[in-house]
Amino acid sequence: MGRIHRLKKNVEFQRIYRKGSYIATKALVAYVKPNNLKETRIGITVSKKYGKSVKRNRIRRLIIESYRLLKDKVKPGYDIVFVARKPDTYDTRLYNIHAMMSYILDKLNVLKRD
RNA sequence: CAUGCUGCGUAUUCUGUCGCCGGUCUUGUUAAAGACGGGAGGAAAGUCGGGGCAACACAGGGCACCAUACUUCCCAACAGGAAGGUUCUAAAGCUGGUAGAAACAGACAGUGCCACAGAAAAUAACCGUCACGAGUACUGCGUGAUAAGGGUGAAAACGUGGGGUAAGAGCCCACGGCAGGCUGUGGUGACACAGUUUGCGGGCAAACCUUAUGGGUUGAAAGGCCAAAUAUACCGGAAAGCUGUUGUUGACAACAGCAGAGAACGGCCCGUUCUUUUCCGGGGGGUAGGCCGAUUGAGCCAUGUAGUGAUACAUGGCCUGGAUAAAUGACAGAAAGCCGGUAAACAAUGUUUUCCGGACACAGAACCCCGCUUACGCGCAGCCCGGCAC
RNA sequence: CGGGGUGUAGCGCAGUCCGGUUAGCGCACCUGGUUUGGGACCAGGGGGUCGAUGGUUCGAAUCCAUUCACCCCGA
Repeated sequence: MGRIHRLKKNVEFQRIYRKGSYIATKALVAYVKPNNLKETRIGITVSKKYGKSVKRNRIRRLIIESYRLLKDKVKPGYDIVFVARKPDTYDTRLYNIHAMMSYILDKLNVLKRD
């Protein structure tokens, strides 16, 4: 249960960019850094080069939705920043984003082991 | 029927599951939870005009700069809108109507420019025509007059006819064209019509410019309020030292000695004041951050009245996004419309029906309005061009 | 949110203010010469919707309006 905690301060983003480890795929880049808190927080960055505001809003909502579906599997105590890469090179539907995010988070070792 | 343009309308709907952001109420110390009810557009876009709002500035006048430019009206205001005038275009000889377009003040205030071609591109004599003169008597020369004719050019010096002349010319006359002034009539006005008079050597002001009118500057990251951590002005209180040796990276500790920090007032002492260091308490400004600004407004809807119309007025009803790494969504399934394909009927490249397929146009409020411009799916109506069938 | 600039040949730039000859320059490319061959050098040549659309004008890369893309600055 509980809400999705969001990163909002620019300094937090800058700290994660500098200190965190990251993995990139065609659609998504994820930066991860432990935060010594009880919950995991996420931030989303979409560049202006991605497209106009309608496209940027849509990819951001899809990222939030994908994370919401994966939320119960993620270990607590991390800050994660997702960066959307350029479109038109991949399928922008939900199941695709979800699969890619699941792959990335597993690679970064922040998913719970069963 | 299709394309394009113009105008008007519209901007998918329903069900299920899971979510996001405000508001009101209840519970809760807080965090938060529950219930109820709401949550993108015609352009929210571009940021091109104009305002509201806010801070600062401001005696008066001039220059400079910027913007605007037919008339009247509407509007809070505008480079916006409505109605009208003039000119041009469709359009062909004229007239009338229709539709569309117009950055439609000024080129006898001044300066400047007009490539190439052409004799000449602006107060035009190259050829030609005419007169006179000289002589070497010629397809020639010189002086002067002359815009009727001359292959050009985007543009060539009012048009036609007649008179006139050495030859000519609005030089004169008739008819016509254009421009300005004056008078009259109609109109709020731009202007139109009629009369009269003066005059006819271009164009470019989206060249400089002139005239008239308007413009204070900066923008919500404006502006106002609250206010961590750290350092600290200032205020109050308390304490105070120096030297040497030993240990120690150092802070510091122990021992011994001197003395009661330093400066000023003063001959000296006491005393007073100031300075320096540390600690405690208070406290101003200000940073991170937060709150207000900020969602009730030139508001929307309906009806009526006035007006050709934009619009105004009256009455009644309604409250309708408020985020800030930024909510208004995701997935699944139906339905309508549309698009593409498919088959049949009918006179058609189409219509109607059957079946199949389709990540359904442009696009996301960021202080708020009014406009403009641009992007764009579908439906209806009108028009231009084109095609097909009867 | 506000302000400013750029767009011309494959690349880098002039020309735009003040409209008019065939839109030039360097590198690159092609052909020929030179050399045993290559480079360098010499001679010649090709290559442009002047970002797009519309307007003003006799005439537009240039002037005006709209629009597209990119870059920079302030906070």
